[in-house]
Amino acid sequence: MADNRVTGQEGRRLVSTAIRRALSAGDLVPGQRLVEQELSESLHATRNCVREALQDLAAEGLVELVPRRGARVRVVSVEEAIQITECRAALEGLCARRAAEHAPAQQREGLREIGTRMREAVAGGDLNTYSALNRELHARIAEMSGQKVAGGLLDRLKGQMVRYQFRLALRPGRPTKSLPQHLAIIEAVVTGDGHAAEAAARAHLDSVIEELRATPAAEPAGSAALTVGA
Amino acid sequence: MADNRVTGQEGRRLVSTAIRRALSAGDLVPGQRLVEQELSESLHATRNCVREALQDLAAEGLVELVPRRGARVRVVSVEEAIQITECRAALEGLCARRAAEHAPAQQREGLREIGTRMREAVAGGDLNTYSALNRELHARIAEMSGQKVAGGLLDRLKGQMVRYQFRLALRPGRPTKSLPQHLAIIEAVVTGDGHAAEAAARAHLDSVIEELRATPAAEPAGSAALTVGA
DNA sequence: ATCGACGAAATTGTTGACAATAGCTTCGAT
DNA sequence: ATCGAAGCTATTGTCAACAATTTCGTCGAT
Repeated sequence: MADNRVTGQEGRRLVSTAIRRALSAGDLVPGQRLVEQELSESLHATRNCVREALQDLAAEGLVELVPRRGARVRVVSVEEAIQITECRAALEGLCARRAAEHAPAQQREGLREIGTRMREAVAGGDLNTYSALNRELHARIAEMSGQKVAGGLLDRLKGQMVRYQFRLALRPGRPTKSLPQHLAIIEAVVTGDGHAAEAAARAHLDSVIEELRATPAAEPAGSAALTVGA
Repeated sequence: MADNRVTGQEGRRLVSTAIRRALSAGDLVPGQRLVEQELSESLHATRNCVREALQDLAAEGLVELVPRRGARVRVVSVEEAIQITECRAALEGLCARRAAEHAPAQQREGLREIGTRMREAVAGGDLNTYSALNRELHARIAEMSGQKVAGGLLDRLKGQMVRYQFRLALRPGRPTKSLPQHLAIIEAVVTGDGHAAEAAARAHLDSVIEELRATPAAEPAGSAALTVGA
């Protein structure tokens, strides 16, 4: 196959997910320039695709788009990360409460299994698995709550935090602190205690905020290789 | 001036605000098709401008963009409006709490004046003024809270509710119910009682949800004149 | 009369070339 | 050597024509 450039709205989606992936993998660092032509070459896509994909990413708050000056990976300050987490606390509190109140008991029971696996992962020192379970737990609760709007907002907010979430998860002693919080959320949701579930979710994210407060200033905008595998 | 078509990123902004305005004025009804050429003619803009503006509006959730089938004004079901309002309750609760806790006392005092004007407007039966004050109050609290992220999300969510907010405000007896709720929010914020402020904000929006529940199904997608004055 | 296939019109999507701008380099004057 | 101006390059923005697709109407067969 010679010159199979992706194109159209499929290409647009492909490009945006490629950039998204590169972003959460750390291949693209905050502040880095995103040049349309470079991207279109490395991803074998039309410049138009890239352009549209960048617009999408800008709408999601992942990329900053300055007229006539191109696109950069958006820099999220610690202060903003904290505000994002405060919003998450409010919204995940809502989801946890609703999940506890309205989700069918069978689904709620299913959370226990995640809790067990979390305990195992932490006991075994498997941070990657724990991190994945973490994401799964939050997603499942949002799903169970039936709050599609809140779920959408949360996805957005989490997308902007990839860099911080990554750094936090690797903090020594962090799992020991967050595991009981997660278990408390699970317990409250399974029990059907909406009030407790909301409180537990909020407490968990308040603890994340504490951790963020103890975070050094963001790294300066550097340039890095951009091997965005197609 | 002969053929002064707007163009470029300025045109893009103009077109999107024109559509936004038409949307909240009711000149465009949910479900209505938005044909690129028609818009570009009536607004004297390039088709490109219109296209990009529609993308922006789609990203904001105001317009639904189906590939190869064009753009429609997005239909927000009552169920979704309720979910939006639940998110608002969570986020405005956060803002109210923070405003009460952290905003300078002088700014907080300023809310009292809005309360007074609200009372007067309701007493005088001036629904439009009351509605405007309503918006101002919520905006001021979000501003005072310093929660820029939450403020942005709230703007988004409110944008999607224009149609419902319009209808609700005109409900007979509605002001009588909401006025004391607004006054309670103001009182708690001015007093500096974060907990009470959050509770009051939530109570207010819970009451909006009640009102929404008593709302008939959305009007079917019809076609209307699209005099989108330039 | 109803259904389906065909074709024409309307509408969106895509492309490549061109225009405009920002940023950098070079050069000259002090 | 430093500063500023001019020119050049890299990059984004714009456009108009063209291509692809959907939609709607028409016609014919049963």
